[in-house]
Amino acid sequence: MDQKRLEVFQQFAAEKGLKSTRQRDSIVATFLKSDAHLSVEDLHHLVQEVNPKIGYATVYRTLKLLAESGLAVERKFDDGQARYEHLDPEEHHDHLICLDCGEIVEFEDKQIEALQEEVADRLGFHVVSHNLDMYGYCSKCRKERG
Amino acid sequence: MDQKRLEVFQQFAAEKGLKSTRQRDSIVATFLKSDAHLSVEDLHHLVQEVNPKIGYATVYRTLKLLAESGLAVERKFDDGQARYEHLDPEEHHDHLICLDCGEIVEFEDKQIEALQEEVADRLGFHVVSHNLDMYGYCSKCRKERG
DNA sequence: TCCCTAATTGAAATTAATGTTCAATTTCAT
DNA sequence: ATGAAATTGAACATTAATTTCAATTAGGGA
Repeated sequence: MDQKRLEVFQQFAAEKGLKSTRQRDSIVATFLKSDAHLSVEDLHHLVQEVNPKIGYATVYRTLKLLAESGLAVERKFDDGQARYEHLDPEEHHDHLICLDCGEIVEFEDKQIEALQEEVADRLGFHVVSHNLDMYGYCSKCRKERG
Repeated sequence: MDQKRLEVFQQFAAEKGLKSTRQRDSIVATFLKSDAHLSVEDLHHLVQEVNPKIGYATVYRTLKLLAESGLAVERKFDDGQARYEHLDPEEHHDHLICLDCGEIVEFEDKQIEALQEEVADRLGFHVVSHNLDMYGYCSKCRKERG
């Protein structure tokens, strides 16, 4: 399934007339292999294990392309740092963020989504996208602290 | 009701040993009189009409205090600029943001809130706060563009 | 294969939002 | 009124993100 996503990117790159470079290829590959919710810094770090010469700018640029190609979305949580997550246009998920350990858990709830639409309709809005972020403490952290 | 909120701030200031200054007082007064969702820039602008010498730093500092006192909350929407809104600890509201004109509409839906708690519980989280932001187009902008 | 042009890169400079420093000023308890 | 402590604002520092630009690289065509 990585393969399929890689092809999507290659297709996108071809249409845009982008050239294939070692740097960009390894950034894309690393992103596609990764878990979601990487900050630019996170990804830069991972990528440097493969090629220590790759700079921040290239990571930024490639993440922009990934977002443009539809494979990633940029999200802003409360810490002010942008994070990129894998995008599957079919499904939308929301986030639970632990204020202690920073863990980010995804969830999806059709019932909540439906209610959101309803509320927006009532207020005359046509909704294109949304973010629902919940901040709190995960069970592990609550056990450890009491 | 501004009066009550002002007293809350004065109480908070007294407890912290803060002194009362012309600058801070007028920033607080301006914020309390204002509509919600002011950026630092917005508030600075408003305050300058009263006292053109007040600098950004003081506005930043005062907004931090307002947040600390519980009268304001800092929110980050997708444009990356922090906005401060009035906080009534009794009620929580979410946001509809028009991607065209930038209007921000508040709403509250107990049913959505209840479902959120439920989902979080199921995943072992104890939720402290949340943001639900919906982006789309308001009825006015849809009419104008079609 | 070797060019040639256009795309790409990375280091460094730039921007935008936010924070901090510090000398000068102001507040307020005494 | 006086002096310690808080406050201010201009300038400087920081952080995340973006842009610039000279040097490099990719890849289609001769």
